[in-house]
Amino acid sequence: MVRTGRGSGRDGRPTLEQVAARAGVGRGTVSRVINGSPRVSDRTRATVEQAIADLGYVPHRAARALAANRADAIALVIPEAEARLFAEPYFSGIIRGVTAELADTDIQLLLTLIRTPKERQRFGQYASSRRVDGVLLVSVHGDDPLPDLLTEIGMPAVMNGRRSGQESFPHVDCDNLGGAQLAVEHLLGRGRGTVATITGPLDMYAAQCRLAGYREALRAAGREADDDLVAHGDFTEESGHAAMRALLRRRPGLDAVFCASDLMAIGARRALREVGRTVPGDVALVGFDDSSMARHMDPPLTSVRQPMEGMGRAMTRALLAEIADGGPERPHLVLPTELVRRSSS
Amino acid sequence: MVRTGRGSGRDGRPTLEQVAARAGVGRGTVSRVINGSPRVSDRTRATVEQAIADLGYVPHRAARALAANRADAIALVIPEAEARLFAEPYFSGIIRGVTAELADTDIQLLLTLIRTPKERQRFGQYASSRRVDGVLLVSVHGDDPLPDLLTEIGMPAVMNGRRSGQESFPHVDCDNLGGAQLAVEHLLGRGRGTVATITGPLDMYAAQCRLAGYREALRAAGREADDDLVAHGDFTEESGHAAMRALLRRRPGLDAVFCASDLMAIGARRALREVGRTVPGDVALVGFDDSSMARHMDPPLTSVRQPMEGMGRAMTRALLAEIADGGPERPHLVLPTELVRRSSS
DNA sequence: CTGGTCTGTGGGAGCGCTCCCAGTTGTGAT
DNA sequence: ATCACAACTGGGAGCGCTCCCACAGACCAG
Repeated sequence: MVRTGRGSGRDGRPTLEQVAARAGVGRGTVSRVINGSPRVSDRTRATVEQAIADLGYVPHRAARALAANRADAIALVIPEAEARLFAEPYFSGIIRGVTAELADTDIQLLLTLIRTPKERQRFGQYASSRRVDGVLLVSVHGDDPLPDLLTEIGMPAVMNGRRSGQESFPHVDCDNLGGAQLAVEHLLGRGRGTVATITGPLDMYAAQCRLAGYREALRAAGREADDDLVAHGDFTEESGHAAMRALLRRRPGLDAVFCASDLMAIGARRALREVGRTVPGDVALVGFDDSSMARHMDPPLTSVRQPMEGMGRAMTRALLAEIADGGPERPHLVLPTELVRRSSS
Repeated sequence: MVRTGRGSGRDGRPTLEQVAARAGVGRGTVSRVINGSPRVSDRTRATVEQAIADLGYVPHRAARALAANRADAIALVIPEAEARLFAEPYFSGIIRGVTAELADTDIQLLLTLIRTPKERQRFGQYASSRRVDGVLLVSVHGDDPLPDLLTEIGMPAVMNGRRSGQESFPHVDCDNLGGAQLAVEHLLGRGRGTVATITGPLDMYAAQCRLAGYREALRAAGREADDDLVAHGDFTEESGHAAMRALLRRRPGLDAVFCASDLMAIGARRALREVGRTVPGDVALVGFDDSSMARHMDPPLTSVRQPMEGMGRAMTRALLAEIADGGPERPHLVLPTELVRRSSS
């Protein structure tokens, strides 16, 4: 049977064909108008746009995707291990940034949590079957096979953060080193003489950077490096508590601590309270992340804020550009961090 | 030109047709196998499944959606005003529940933030153009037109929470009343004689329920209602602080407070500290939500926990059922809450 | 006036799948 | 052996769109 040319879709919604009929033009022309092709005269364009408005026409996503071989969707992939981070301004900010940037693009955001190897594999299939046009990766670990997989199948992707100093995968990160520097300079500027630090897990690049920033700030101020002032944690509250106790044992005279995460600052605060030290009287405290907890600590915690929403936006912009241009250039962005001063320092 | 019958798709991925050829059957049969139709002999099914495995065939989502007139996707709609809630276990839990339930269904999750009336309208179009099969609504306000719109266009949907006691829209809620009761009974059980409460904004049904639970628990214990023990807040920290001060003014002798949100408990805690009352020594404190802050307060806050993940799962299950059956029954689920005891009480 | 651009435009073909209608075969009753 | 009926199966038609080829006119140089 030959194309019937009937005027509207299965659910009663108007189709391209119907718009074309109403405007008195061909399907191709309507398609061109919708896709913003320049090869349409202004007169025709106006007519078609009127018809679209009259009919309340909305393009059918699946039909479009099938014909054009694109999905008009991108995926935000989150390893479940980090889903706890949801309870942080982190994801909130990223997601807001991403959705804001997507708001007038007609591109859908797919949320994908990966919690098992099986799901990871499933996502690989997804990606290979082109059900998305691009992928946003969040909190990627050093041994995650996903980036390589995506590169291999030529799927546009951008990750948040870096796995190392010479990350070749397209990424958007924040200036961890600069933020740590800011924090320590601030402490020094408040007249603190002995500034210690509690680091994150040093197999993570972000933690390395924060430590490097601490060292750099001290060096710039002409202080000597003192390894006794460096205690190691793993970003958890408990590790912050333990590290603080170790620090107090080694250097009872310290009067300031820069913690590489707010959670560790909470642990450190508890350790200080246990030995009767006041904050900021005896010891000034600065955290990192500016999480919701920071604002509600007693006293409220000075902390280094990452531009979450900005990162979300930047990642999305970079990804869309890569999708559009086939992007030969792999974006490497590092956004500035900012010190939020509260009364703990 | 007649169908070419060529064996693989544009990006080199195998198509249904290719699977059919390899299995030596027709397209229809492969389709039936994929969609789990019973009208296929076991022998044929096995052959086809082998071919699918051999070829690594993955159905093309858009083609399927176009042909079958469904989207294989549901939307999770979040009013931007509540995006701050992202920074709470709330969304984290809901999303985890939803994705967990979706994990082996091949249905995609679309995240939709609505921040402006324009975006709301845009989402209306989305919904009407059947680009999703169903909608999950989160934190719906009494005056939100979305539920009615969805009902009108016959789009399956489930909301989280209720707008009133006789909510007719399909919903999954948690037992706010029961949770409040639990909290107050717990306080009474610890020998507290004068239990006050700080309510949420009473135009919200959840806040009404929590107040009703407070009253019910007191009544059940044979206590007289005393309106001086009820102070009103709006779920924010500042309002909790103000309410606590008012309470102390009116009933200096109170020895316990049930706060309808953790944030208000934080404010209340601050007010207590300011007048030198200890927690839980002088005044026992219980919050609601079991947010991340609760655990990190000093002392850690006893709080009523909502089954976030459970609600996410329940909503999803209900929605999928509605999509599948055309669901004449509109689910009305209320999940139990739970008291998490910490040292503030 | 002719031949060559250069815009604009129409519409055939086809994307990969599902739906459904005809077969085709196998089975049991007559 | 014959017929009715069920259980399976093949493949045409079509979902609504984009791509692209062909072609109509407008315009200009020679």
